[in-house]
Formats: sequence, structure tokens, C-alpha cells
Amino acid sequence: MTMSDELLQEKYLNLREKLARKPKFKEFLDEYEISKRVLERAFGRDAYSKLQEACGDTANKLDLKRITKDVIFTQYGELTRELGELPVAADWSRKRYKPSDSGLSKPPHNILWSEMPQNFIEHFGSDPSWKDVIKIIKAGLPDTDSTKPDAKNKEFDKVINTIQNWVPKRKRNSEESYKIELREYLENNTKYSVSEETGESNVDLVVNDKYAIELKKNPSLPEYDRLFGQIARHFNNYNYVIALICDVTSDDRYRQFIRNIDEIYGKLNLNIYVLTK
DNA sequence: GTTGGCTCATATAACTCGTT
DNA sequence: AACGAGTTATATGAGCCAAC
Repeated sequence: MTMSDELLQEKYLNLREKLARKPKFKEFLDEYEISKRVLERAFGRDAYSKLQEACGDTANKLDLKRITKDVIFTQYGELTRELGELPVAADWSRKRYKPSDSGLSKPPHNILWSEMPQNFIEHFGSDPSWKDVIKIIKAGLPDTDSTKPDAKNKEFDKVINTIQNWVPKRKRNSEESYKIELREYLENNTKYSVSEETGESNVDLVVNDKYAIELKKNPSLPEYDRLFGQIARHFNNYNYVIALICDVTSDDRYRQFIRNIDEIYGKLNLNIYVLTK
């Protein structure tokens, strides 16, 4: 079977009117019971698209040209520059950029939207013309190393404050007695959960399953050293550690201990706080 | 609960390749 | 020659999750 361009166009327009929308390729073939070859004989390659265009429609065919990384990241960079902040997927969508945010996450690109900032930096990071954009992107990314979590954790501050306000009723003879009294104090005056850890890390007290408290009574120099090591071990299991030292007699030893703490744990941005009673 | 931001499943049209 | 399943790069909309 052979049909002229004109006849096919007429059929297309008829069906278009019947459906009140652009017919799909298969709908068109089924409607008139013609095979794809008939179209190809009339129009050659991309036959249906050509027919649609000949009838004044835009083709249904998807544009399958792969969009290069250069184009993608240039769009992303320009958008970032225009916004002055990290774009979200909706900003991209509004621009009608291609591929869409979800197309981006599929092969051949395989870039999730959330990974775009990092990928942009990898692609254009060394290009000076994108310097301003890189700056915006880096500012918009969540801080991974520069932020000190302890400055942000108000709960940790509160726990420290609470313990600071605790005044032992009297001088005790043993570390254990201080521990019992502090535990009672916390249980009676706060809503914190308090527990004693007997597992591998052996913390004296744990507040809200999160804040480890190590308690010492008037430590000797070796005991300070041991405390230093215990704290390191606690950081294996906890992100927050409080060292509470009771009955400090030697200011020298204490000051040296504090200095060591600052120099080692402080530099590592670990959340350690030392208190005395 | 609502909203914003993101991701996932599925649909799409032409093409390729294998089977009837 | 006809058919169907698979491939390709994309769009669409539903669904998920965390933050208010």
C-alpha cells in the first residue's frame, strides 16, 4: 500500500479533530490500519514526526540528543549566579532546563539533584570564570568540618549548666558516693534520663543516653593520665563527654590536665567539658 | 497536618534486533 | 513482511522524608 503525503496529512488532521488533541503514533496507525512502512515510504526517516510537522504540529518525538555535561553545568552555574544561592530542583524546573531534575538522576547522567553542587565543583572547580559561583555553592553546602557541634547543641550546654549548679551536700570519701549523689540530684531536679553504663566503655553516668559523665575524686597524676585515656574510650561510644573532678587539691596537676585536654581533644573538635567541684 | 525539596516508578516515540 | 521485546534519553506525577 502506498499513500501520498497529502492523503496522510488529511488523515492526520481528521484524527486530530476527532480526538481534539495530537494523536499518538500508534493511535494514528491503528485508526487507519496502516503500517509504519506506509508512512516511511512517504516521509522517510522520522516519518511520524515529519507528518506532524507538515500538519503544523510539533512532533511528539522526544529529543533524544544527549545533553552534554558542559551544557548541564553551565545551566546550573548560571542559575546559581542568578539566584545568588544554591538552586533547588524547582528553580531548575522553572527554567525548563534539560534534562529535568529526575532525568538527571538516570543514565547516562546519574546525578541526583542533591549531588549537583559537588558535581559542579568537580566539573568547573578549576575554571576561574565560575569562581563566584563556586563560592556561592560552597557557602550553601552544609558545613562538615568547620562547625563545632558543641556550639550548636543547646542540650549539651544545659546538661553542663545543670551539673555546674550542683553543690555536693558535703565532702565525700569516695568517688562512688559523689556519683550516687549526682545521680540523685539529676533524677530529682531534671527530666533527664540517667543511667550507669556497665558495658565495655564503663562510663560513670550517662545522661539521655547521649552525654557521658566521667567522675574523679582528687586524682593523682597517673589518675589524670588514666582519665585522659578513659575519655578517649568514651568518644568511641558517645559524642559528648563531661569530666567532673571533685576535691581538686593540686591546681598544677589540674591546670596541666586542662591544657592537655584543650590541646588534644580541642583540636579534634570533640565535645569535651571539664568541671570541678 | 502542611509544605518544600527530592527521588522513584512509569510513560513516551523512534529505533534495533530477533522471531515467526 | 509483521510483530514484539528491548534500548535510548527524556518528562510526568506520585510518593517519601524532614522541618515547620
